[in-house]
Amino acid sequence: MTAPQDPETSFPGPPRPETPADGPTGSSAAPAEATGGAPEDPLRLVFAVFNEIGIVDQLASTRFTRVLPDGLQLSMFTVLNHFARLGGERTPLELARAFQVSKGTMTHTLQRLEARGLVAIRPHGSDRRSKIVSLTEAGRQTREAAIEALRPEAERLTALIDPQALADLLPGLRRLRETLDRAREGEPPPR
Amino acid sequence: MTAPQDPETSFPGPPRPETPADGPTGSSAAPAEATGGAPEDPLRLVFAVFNEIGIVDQLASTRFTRVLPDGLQLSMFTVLNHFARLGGERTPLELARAFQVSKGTMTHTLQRLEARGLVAIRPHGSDRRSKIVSLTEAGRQTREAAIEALRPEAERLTALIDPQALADLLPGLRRLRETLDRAREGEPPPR
DNA sequence: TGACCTTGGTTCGGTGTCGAACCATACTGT
DNA sequence: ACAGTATGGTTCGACACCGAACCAAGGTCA
Repeated sequence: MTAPQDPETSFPGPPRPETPADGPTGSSAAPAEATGGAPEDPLRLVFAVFNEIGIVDQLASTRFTRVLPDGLQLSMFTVLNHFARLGGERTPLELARAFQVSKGTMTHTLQRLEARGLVAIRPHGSDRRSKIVSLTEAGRQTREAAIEALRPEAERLTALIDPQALADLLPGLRRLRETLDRAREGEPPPR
Repeated sequence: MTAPQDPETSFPGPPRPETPADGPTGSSAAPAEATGGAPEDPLRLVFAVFNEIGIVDQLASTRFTRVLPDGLQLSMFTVLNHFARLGGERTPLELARAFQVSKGTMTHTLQRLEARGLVAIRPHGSDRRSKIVSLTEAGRQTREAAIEALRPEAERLTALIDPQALADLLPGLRRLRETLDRAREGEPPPR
């Protein structure tokens, strides 16, 4: 009873023409070839996809955040995990780029992590504008604990979702992310 | 040069085991049945998927928000669009559920929309605890304008992405959203 | 009828994020 | 050498969102 969630949810769609069913919405003859399931209006498609993505992200995020130990936030956990998995050290800017967030956002996240002693930040030797961030032992442990806290939740999901379906989604999502990222180039150099 | 974005990005994953590559996850010693691409560690899969989804959502949202007319926010636009597409009237709670946001969040969004005269809110006749929200003419026009503002952006994307790929993603995302939503039942009655 | 629970909305405090403005330290070219 | 520009970080003001506390009006049931 919790999800009325009408089928034709929220996001855009073409101005007026209530989609009859799907028949080539009168509107100008299908622009491209009848690619089998080629949706009449690409606009609508784009919005539908991003709409679903937005909701999924929200549901999943709050879900995971809720079970994270302490007040550990997803953003913090993500950074810890990055270090634990890939090792080494990074500058704040590198991290910001890796997670696709603004410099300001990363500054904030790092400040919180440092305040908790989960990462160490020291000045960069050669370039004095920069800094170097590294994982502390406490950070490593916290990350370990977080993983364990997350595991049951993730397992509950895989029990409901069918891993194969997720696996099938992954490549497409990755390409989408890459495209979106690439499309962002050329305009905002800093970020 | 804007996206180092290491392949094995951010999100969890099992404690140590550096993922070899990924593809259909060669790792055959799958714990369960060899479901073809059954990923060794479901944990990792889950996180990888949600990680991608999170980034895509973020990139797409800021992208769309940036071109929205006035200071119209995605959250507001989404509500306007919902009304324009489906017609009728709704109570705040119905809207909150349709968009999967908390009651408080919807209250906030509606207050902003009302302040701009884009929706009208009147008391519900029979149930005096409730209210009824409807789209105003100004709201309809604003939504129309927003769609036009969004169109070029969306078209730029469909030029880069291949609509078919998006279309292929949609069903899976929908199911994921539905599952996540359903999984949320039983616990938090209000939201 | 009256106590108790449920349900629709609002308010409040805390978090993440963005974008723009701002510093300080590199780097470049003339 | 020195202005001019680029680059790494921080700060600030807006938003959206969540979750918990709170209110008011609706039900329930004995």
